[in-house]
Amino acid sequence: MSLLDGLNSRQREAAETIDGPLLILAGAGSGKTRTIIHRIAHIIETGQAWPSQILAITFTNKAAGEMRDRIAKMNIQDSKRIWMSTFHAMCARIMRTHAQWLGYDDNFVIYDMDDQKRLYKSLIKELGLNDKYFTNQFLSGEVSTAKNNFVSPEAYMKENSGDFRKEKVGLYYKRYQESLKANNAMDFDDLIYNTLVLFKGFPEILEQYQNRFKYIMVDEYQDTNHSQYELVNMLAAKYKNICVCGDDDQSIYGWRGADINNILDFEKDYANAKVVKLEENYRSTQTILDCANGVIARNTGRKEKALWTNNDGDEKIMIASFNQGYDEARFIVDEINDNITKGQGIFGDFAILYRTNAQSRLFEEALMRAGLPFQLIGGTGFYSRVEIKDVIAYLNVLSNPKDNMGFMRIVNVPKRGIGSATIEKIAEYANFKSFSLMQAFHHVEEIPELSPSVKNKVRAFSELMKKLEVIQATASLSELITAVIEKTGYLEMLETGKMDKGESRLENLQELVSSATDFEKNSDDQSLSAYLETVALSSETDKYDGDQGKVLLMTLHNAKGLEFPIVFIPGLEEGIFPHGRAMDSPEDIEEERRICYVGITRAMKRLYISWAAERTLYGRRQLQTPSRFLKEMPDEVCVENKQRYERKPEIDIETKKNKTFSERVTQSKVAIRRNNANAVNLQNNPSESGFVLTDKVKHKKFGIGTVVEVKNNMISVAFPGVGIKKMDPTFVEKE
DNA sequence: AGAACCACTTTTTTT
DNA sequence: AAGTGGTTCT
Repeated sequence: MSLLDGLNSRQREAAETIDGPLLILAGAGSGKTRTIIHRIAHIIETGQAWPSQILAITFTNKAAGEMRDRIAKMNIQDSKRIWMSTFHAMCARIMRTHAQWLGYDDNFVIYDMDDQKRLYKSLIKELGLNDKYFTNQFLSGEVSTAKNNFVSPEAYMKENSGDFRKEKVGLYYKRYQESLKANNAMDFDDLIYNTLVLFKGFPEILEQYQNRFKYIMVDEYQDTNHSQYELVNMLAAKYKNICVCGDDDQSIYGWRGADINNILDFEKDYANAKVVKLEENYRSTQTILDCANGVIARNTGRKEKALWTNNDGDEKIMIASFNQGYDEARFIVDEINDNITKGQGIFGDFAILYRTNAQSRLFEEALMRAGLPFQLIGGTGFYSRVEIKDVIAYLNVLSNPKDNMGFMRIVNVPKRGIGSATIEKIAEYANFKSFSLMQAFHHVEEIPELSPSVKNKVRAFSELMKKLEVIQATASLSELITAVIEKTGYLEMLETGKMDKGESRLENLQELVSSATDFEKNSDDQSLSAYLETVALSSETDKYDGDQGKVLLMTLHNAKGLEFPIVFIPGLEEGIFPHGRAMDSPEDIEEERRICYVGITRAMKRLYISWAAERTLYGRRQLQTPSRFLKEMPDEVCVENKQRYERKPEIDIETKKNKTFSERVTQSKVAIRRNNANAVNLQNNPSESGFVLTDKVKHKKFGIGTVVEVKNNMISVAFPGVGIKKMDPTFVEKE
């Protein structure tokens, strides 16, 4: 039995093409990952290269992990030694060994957007810039774009001399990079950028890696930015065994610097490139593909391709409209509930994919109210919670005492009476001595103008950190984290209710400890900096464990690469999807359309697309118009009369007054339930009624329902297909 | 130094 | 609607 069995002829052709440049244009669901895995296995099994000579770059850590697992299952010897990771993780690994060449210590920390913002604040003050004019968003965006395009601060200033505003940006950029280096820190973009600086400045190091990586593969090539593009090409320059793989129709990270031309121009970059197109789809029904094809066909300048499938199934795409945003949410939740009740599918079969994180809230509430299990991916992620970030900041400072941003974060958390006045004085001294803030704290005795009581407080913190350093030297990671939580007084602060939401924060910290224990078990490198790096680079999608017992909620961006039997895409409204910020430029609209395409092609069996005529947005009620993308979906694959969506906002307001508006919106099933949108009391206290939240109860007329509110000796019960009813507890019995 | 209060902006998508 | 940041009062 050959490794290439089970591949179709196109896939096999791609897997067998080992030497030379290769472009795999892989449509959604065309078995791309499978092809790559077999290709890697093929390279190793035919003895073309050792696993350690293969570099495979993926878009997320999760994708890398999955690929690694699947290759391991094929019994490929030493498959662990394949370099398989994201760009950022790969570059972090390279920088860990070579950071000194660029003037960093190898225990550098990685700054996230939070740290970036802190740095921004201190720099804006230092440079005396107007923070209304030079916002963090603007400056950080400019800096990021520059790095993504491999433009140094000096080059930036040169390019933009004469432009007053950009000259200031250049100044900021320069100071920003200097500060990062002083803090021994890199931001996300630096990982890539600095690796490029390293390779360009030290060809002998580049050569080591060129020699090492005989075969290079890059997945999701359409999402690479210029710096990543250069990096890949530099690495591949020796052997030119470069295989890139992707789909221009799924390029949805333009805002992050991704350049779709990287994939469109691959054949120009490598004149002898072989191109293989994978167009047979193994995921969706033809109906779903027709819908996707119909939408994406509106884009210009794409590589011509059309997905097709042999899969069964011809369920039409359901296009539903609603009066209100919460009607939409309730409809979706009811629909899921109905299916489950009928035994059609399990919770994990359903995914709700939306354009912006803010949209998740309605669905969370509706799901909670109905008592359905769900998992939310993204939004305010685990690692961006305050308590987690605080503890991580302690670890960062322990690992890298130069980290002033981390230091500022923790020096007075929990409160220990060290305020801004004190810190300012010490910072002055630190500046004078070229110390980091942590170092200056350790030298508190030398600083004259501090009162004895202040000195005591500073000394206490200095000693605390020294004590933790001692623990760090001998303890395991999880022990260290526990020590940080206990010895810093953080635990006490949470337990004594000095911080809101103490219990849940405590739980999160416990979860952090147990995740660190997992890390100890699974990672080869147990060092603190390795752990911090993993934490910094881990994304929310990595957390999706494929738990089949939960409905999934995530953004369309996060859903890329995933598939679900039944998909809901809500909020197809102008301003939301396409997003308001994208509506001015044709290019941005094309990217929105690609996001839409990605969303549609996640669905395997059934797809619901919906919009609401009115919803609360930015705290205000707003009338919504249906998304232009709805009109682009071919009529013959959708149910619902699409004429209904043709409406103009100003006419709307009129028609609404004249009460004809309701005629347009047909979801009466949902409309009936509008009155039942009571606020839900989420506290789970047993009361005299004897019922608690989520209790299942049985009612003579309404059947079985879930208790969603217990208040004033009354209970509110959600009955599937009926709605929420408030009643005396004597009318129901426990189920 | 810290708490409490008030006014103000904010929301695209993420490694 | 909610979180942030700044100001004022203790």
